[in-house]
Amino acid sequence: MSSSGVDLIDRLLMKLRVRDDISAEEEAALRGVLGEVQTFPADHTFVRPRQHLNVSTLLLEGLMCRFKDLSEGQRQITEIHVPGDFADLHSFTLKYLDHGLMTLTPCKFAFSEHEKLKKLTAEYPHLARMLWFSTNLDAAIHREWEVSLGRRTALERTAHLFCELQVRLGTVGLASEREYALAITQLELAECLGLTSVHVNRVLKELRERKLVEFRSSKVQIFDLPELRRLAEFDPAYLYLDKQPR
Amino acid sequence: MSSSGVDLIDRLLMKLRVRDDISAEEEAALRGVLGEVQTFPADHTFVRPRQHLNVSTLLLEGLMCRFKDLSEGQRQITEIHVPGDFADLHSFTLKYLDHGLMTLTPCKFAFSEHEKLKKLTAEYPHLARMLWFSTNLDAAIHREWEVSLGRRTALERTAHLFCELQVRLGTVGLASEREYALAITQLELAECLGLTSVHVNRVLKELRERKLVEFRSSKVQIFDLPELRRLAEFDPAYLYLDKQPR
DNA sequence: CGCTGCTTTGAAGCCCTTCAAACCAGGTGG
DNA sequence: CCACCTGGTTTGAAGGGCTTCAAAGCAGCG
Repeated sequence: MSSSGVDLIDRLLMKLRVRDDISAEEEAALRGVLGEVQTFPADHTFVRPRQHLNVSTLLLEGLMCRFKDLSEGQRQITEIHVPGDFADLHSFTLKYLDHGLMTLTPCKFAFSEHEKLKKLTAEYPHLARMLWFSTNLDAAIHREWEVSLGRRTALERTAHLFCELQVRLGTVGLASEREYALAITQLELAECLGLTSVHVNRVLKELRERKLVEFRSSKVQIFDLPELRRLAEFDPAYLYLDKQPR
Repeated sequence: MSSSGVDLIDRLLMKLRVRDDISAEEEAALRGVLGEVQTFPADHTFVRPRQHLNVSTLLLEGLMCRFKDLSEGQRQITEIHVPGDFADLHSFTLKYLDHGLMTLTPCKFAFSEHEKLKKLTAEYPHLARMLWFSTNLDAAIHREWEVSLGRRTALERTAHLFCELQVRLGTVGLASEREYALAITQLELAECLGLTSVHVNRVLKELRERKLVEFRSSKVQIFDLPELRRLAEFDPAYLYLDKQPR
């Protein structure tokens, strides 16, 4: 147990147990594949595209993101990771990544060797399916972002992201219906949303003036969640929040 | 063997064997989970959002897509599936889908019961990882589409899609460096690209006039693949075309 | 041979970008 | 302890890429 009373894999377990039961034996087995806790500062790129990996990274504290860069210096963030996410579990089968992985805020994580994951998943097929599920959940998030980027206006898209993070952080106990911490810049937000930081700034102003949500001093304050969700056409179905035998 | 000389799972095996070796025993086991071949007409939605599934669909012939609709009738296609793709393998762990699945052209597929997949993956961990890999490949394609939708211009984005399909169809023997069949409408193309069909039409005109690629009468003809790839900043790394022990 | 769905083109407008500069807050050093 | 520096935020003005609206052209098929 850390001083905060939150154990190494507690948030991962919270995330998984929303979706299915995890036995005590499975929990112990999962714990067995995790290494020492490590700390990294903000804005630290620690996986570069094409870099071969033999470990996967469980995010314990802080925010990370996956991103891809284009030649003209443009960047698209393809997913934000919250505590409890296995940020690069997909590298277990991909062997290297087509994108980069960086910290957005100071982070703590625990690494898990692919060799141990190989044994774990062969021995515990149900855990294998749960981990598989969690990479499929990442893909579902990618799809929803495709919809946002392709079809939603800047205002709707921004609202949608705030809704998504409220749910995902809420699942691991890091958000209420009213607020959550989000220590990223407007530029980083723009890189998630396929916009310029200038326009994100204007959008944030409108969301604030409409009394829906305020993003200020590293915090998201939600004034009217139902209306925010309506604006964004936010339907949490893509986050698979129900318990199913998987 | 069908009359065309292509067996049920040949294209799936082609796809997988680009990325890793599949033993004869594994091949037989894989064959064992597939049901009868079925045929569907074009424009047939056969999985609706939230519909619970107990089978997954291996696409044998034709093109399918995953899509999400918004309330105002807007649609975003989030991935195009080509023969050899397990179009909704992710439903094996998700249990239902957050999106729809439809045929773009007349299709043949073989269903595979989740119960059988469960046994197969528990018994053959390497096959499990290969199937897991293939859902992670779908996620990689989603990410690349996020980059296109978020950061590439309409022209680059369209060029990029043509490049992607050339590689993916080429992998299963359905495209050369010069051309491939693509029997979809400009509206469907627009729904992939986050554009209007009107603008897609103008973009196609420019690509044609630049002597890069022509999309006409259900066929893509590539005049200058290197230049097309340069325009799109197409890097096939995200398609994981190299053989690795997975 | 005419219907239907798809493609093509034109004109006007808007959402978001680009460029530029001012503002602001937090941290550092004199 | 304030002046300065730096990175992030905010605002304005002009421009462009894509959309919207509208209509004509075209091809395949009953």
